[in-house]
Amino acid sequence: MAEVYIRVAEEENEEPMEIPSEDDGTVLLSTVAAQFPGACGLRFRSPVSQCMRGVRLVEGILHAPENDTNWKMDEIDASSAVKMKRGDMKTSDLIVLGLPWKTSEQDLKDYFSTFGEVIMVQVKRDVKTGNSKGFGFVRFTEYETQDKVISQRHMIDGRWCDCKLPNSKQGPDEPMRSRKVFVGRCTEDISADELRQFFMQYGEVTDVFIPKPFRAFAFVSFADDQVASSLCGEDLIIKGVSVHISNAEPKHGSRQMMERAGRFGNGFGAQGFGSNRTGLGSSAGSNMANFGNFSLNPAMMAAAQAALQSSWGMMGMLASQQGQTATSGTTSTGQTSSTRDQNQAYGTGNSNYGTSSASLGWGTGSNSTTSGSGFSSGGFGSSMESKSSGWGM
DNA sequence: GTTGAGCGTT
Repeated sequence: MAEVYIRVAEEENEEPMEIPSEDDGTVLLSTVAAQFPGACGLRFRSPVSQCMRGVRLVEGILHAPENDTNWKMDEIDASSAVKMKRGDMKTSDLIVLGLPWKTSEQDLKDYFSTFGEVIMVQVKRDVKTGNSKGFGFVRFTEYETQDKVISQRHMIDGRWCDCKLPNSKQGPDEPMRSRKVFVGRCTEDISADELRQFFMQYGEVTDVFIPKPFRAFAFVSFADDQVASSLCGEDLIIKGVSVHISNAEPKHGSRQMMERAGRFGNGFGAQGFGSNRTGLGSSAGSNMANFGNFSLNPAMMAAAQAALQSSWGMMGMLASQQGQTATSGTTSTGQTSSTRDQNQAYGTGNSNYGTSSASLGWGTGSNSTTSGSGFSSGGFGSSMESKSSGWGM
């Protein structure tokens, strides 16, 4: 299928932007989110029912409503779409990492106020000495401001700083899909920026990390986990060097992981799934086992047992139990290469697709022209509060 | 020389 452009707009009456489809006619949510930060889906107004219809979203891939025979692209334009409903996007504190020791709360407030109204700033300090610990927190009134701030790096008092959702605020979200790859056999002359430039050809790069001092490997994060997994196992040539791409393993000692493991603690720990001899079974009286906020029925327990074979599997179950599906919003939790004492110059920075929304048109027409249709878009879907892939990766 | 920082006394 030839490349097609889908018209997407934040709201029905706004000017649509044309978003490219993939070769198979689908559209990657990550592509939409690249232009509409926070979008977690697309919707359009059905010309027949006049109702809004969701666009099928499976694992980050948006599928055109091909079976909708009444769909006439030419007859609809983005203006027929409805203003999309925004999910509840509450702001939360953002951690600001990499602050210069000298930066004060007032400095932080002055800096961040250029983005929007600031309702809280903190610089964390050593209780005894009063010295800054090099990080702090900030909170904005508007979610849009938060979104913007998370999506870029910040030069504060001469240092590049990253703003992220704190670990304590990150919910699990499709835990087993890693968007990060390990790049082995790197040479010292391959810079973070060069890695980013190189890997851009495969998909949107959200983070590049090169440990310092030099250790001959790096990490590259993509917006789309499928891009990451498709590269695993490859030997790629970068600047004449053959590097090896493999799975990025969860960071050891990851806070998120410990926290999550803890949730299983009581249920799966010492006693296994149940108290009886068969292990996973139910205990007398009930065929449901209790896991804190949710329970497992026998079928699920069987699945759980199978899942236990792989350390990733269990996390997946937990995520789905909590209704956190989606390949929707994600935030790179990756770290940018930098150190405290030398320049932190590596050009990466984290990116975020928080929430928010976009409306659209699934117009086609190969290169640009053509009439769009009335797809509206995005932020429907509720699992938006959770971001980032956890795993401390 | 193939697996990465730092996360909040409330």
